Amino acid sequence: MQIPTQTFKALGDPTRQQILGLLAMQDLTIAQVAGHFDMTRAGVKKHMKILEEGRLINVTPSGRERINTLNKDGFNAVADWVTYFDQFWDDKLGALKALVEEDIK
Amino acid sequence: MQIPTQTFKALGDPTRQQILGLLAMQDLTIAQVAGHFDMTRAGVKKHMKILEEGRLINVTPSGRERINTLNKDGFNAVADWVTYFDQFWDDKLGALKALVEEDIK
DNA sequence: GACATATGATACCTTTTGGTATCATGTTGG
DNA sequence: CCAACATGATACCAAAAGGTATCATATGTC
Repeated sequence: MQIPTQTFKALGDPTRQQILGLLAMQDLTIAQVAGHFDMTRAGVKKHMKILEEGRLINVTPSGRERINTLNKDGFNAVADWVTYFDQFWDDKLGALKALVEEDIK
Repeated sequence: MQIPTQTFKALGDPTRQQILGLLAMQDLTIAQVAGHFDMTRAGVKKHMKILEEGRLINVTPSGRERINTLNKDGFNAVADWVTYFDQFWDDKLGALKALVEEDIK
């Protein structure tokens, strides 16, 4: 199991969470995203790069524009990790339970 | 739905992931954790604080020691967020599907 | 009580991150 | 072709994060 470190990193910032919220409603260019924040396009661009590295967004060129859309890959990676971890946690509790029962004997 | 920002932040670092891996096997003091890394106790302490803020570990005083154990709260928060997001994603695709069908008419 | 041990707290340094300003590149439209 | 627009890239700055060294405090042991 590989942990989606880049995705966790991308999700651990309020500004990037807000950007994802905007993209959840509609696909946007970087300039359009920047229009919703008190921040320059260059600043937004850096956040977009991190979101892309976390596979949370896709960028599709369209003429001179670049359309940013949500990418479910990052979300799926987190979902898979949760599934894996839940399995581990159950095993751990199972092992503990076995240990306690062993102690009772 | 509130996003577990602190938890995502705590999970987005390889060193902290390794610490969680150690604690998954057995509960440890900070000094014991530091023994597994080429890092001072003070350095490890900072990571532990972030893990605690993300509700990924609990600290239990025992005499002059502080035992660090995994806390499932943080993991559960991520799991809840995944569940919420999956629901949203399905709705979004449903809305898109409805839009396409409307277009065909 | 005196001493060793486990930890917390603070100051400090270095690197990374969040952000701006500026310039270079590519695309649309007359 | 040329002007306007959308973006990418770079240099630069301030703030936060990762890490060390050092000191203060609390607990266990003799």
